[in-house]
Amino acid sequence: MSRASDRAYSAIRNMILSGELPAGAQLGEEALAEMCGVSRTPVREALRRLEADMLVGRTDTQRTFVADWSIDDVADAFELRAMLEARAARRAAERMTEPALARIRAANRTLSAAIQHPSPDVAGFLDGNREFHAIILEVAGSRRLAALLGTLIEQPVVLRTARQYSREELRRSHAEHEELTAAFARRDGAWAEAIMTSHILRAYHAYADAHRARLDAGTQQEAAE
Amino acid sequence: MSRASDRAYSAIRNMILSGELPAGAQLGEEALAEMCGVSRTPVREALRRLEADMLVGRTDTQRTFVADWSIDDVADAFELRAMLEARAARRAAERMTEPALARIRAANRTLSAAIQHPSPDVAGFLDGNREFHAIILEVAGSRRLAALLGTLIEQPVVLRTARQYSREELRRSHAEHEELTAAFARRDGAWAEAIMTSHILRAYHAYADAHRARLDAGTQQEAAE
DNA sequence: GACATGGATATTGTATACAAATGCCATCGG
DNA sequence: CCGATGGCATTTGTATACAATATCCATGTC
Repeated sequence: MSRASDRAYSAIRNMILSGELPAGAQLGEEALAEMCGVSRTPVREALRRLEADMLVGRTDTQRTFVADWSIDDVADAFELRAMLEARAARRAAERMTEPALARIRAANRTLSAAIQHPSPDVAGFLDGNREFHAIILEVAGSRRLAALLGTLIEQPVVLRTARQYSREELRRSHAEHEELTAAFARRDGAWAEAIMTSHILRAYHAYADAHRARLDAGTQQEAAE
Repeated sequence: MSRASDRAYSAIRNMILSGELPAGAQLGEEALAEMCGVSRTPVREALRRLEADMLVGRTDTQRTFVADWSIDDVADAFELRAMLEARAARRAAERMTEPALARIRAANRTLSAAIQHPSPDVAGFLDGNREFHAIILEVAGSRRLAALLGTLIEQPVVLRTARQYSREELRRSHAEHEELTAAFARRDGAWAEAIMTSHILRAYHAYADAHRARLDAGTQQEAAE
């Protein structure tokens, strides 16, 4: 992270995820270089990585811009993520070790603590969640699967969705993690796969519902103006 | 392709796929730059792309080398490819159009012609095969799925395997393509998914068998020396 | 003889200058 | 007024120089 190109990558990524750089915005290399306090060379490298992540797009004439995620793109990403994470869960269940299981339980305790408070600790929830999924990926033992999933998780949409989870949704998510842990403890790959599929697709529909609600609100607001 | 970085990418990629740069070989940027007739800047970009393709690896201290594919890596890649291409086939079947179907049939005719001759036209077979799978991916209509599969197809192993296909294997492969086409014509997603899974996994086992045979031959040769 | 240490050497990371291309806009002709 | 054309401004692509870092080998010490 101390290299200039890594700093540029993180900085630009954060600006995209936070919405500071809105979808469709042009990304001039010179301007980004100045923002990040580095030269164009590491910025170019960062842009190439972000392009691979599909966070930025590129016109036919090599101009880069913040990728615009249509609702179909989001559905697409969630579908693929469901398939890949489900496979990871199955493999993890088949390969589970006691130490890994202990770490998964610890991550779940973190999660559990984060949602106990009157006002849920969303950052804590996200940390525990990330850790949980990371351990599964590690136990699944497929570098390739990990690489593919890397481009699908922590997309803008995923983060923003989690932030507006209701307490009920957080509780439900935690319950699914507990059930997944049970499947892991029994080394039941089919069970783990099924729960994980459901876990991700439920998250998708939570997002889709919130998105529709936002759209409706926007329409009403327009009508009122 | 006219850009220096694209030329470098293709050149290095070909050297890896052809085995000219053997697995584990160090890839000095300076040396590659000279080989490709460009400066280090585009070479660096090419190496980053090849790293994303997992054709090259990187030590903890940023030195790049030709990735070494263990038999487990290959199995891993084929498994993922089977899952993803099967999903693409299902989506394609559900979204199939008549023009696309016509193009798929044309690709199959190319394939068919390539394996008719006494000595099969392997290059022609590979072209038809590539076209066939490309159309499916296009009709599937998921940019993300296409991006993920891009890193899994045309790996060194895949290419080398096809080149040593027997006539019987080529004929079998073609027959599966015909069956896939039938599934597409009927818009039967489940059927298409099942055939595609089988199609890829059969290719994997053809590779695995050939690999084992090679290993045995090597052992015997060693013993004879 | 094994191992640590130091510096020479090689390699990668970054900045900058310049070349090539693209986009923009004003001007001109219809 | 609309569209084409030419040239200026902006942006990206490449080469190169220099800085930072890692590797390697020789030397010295225990």
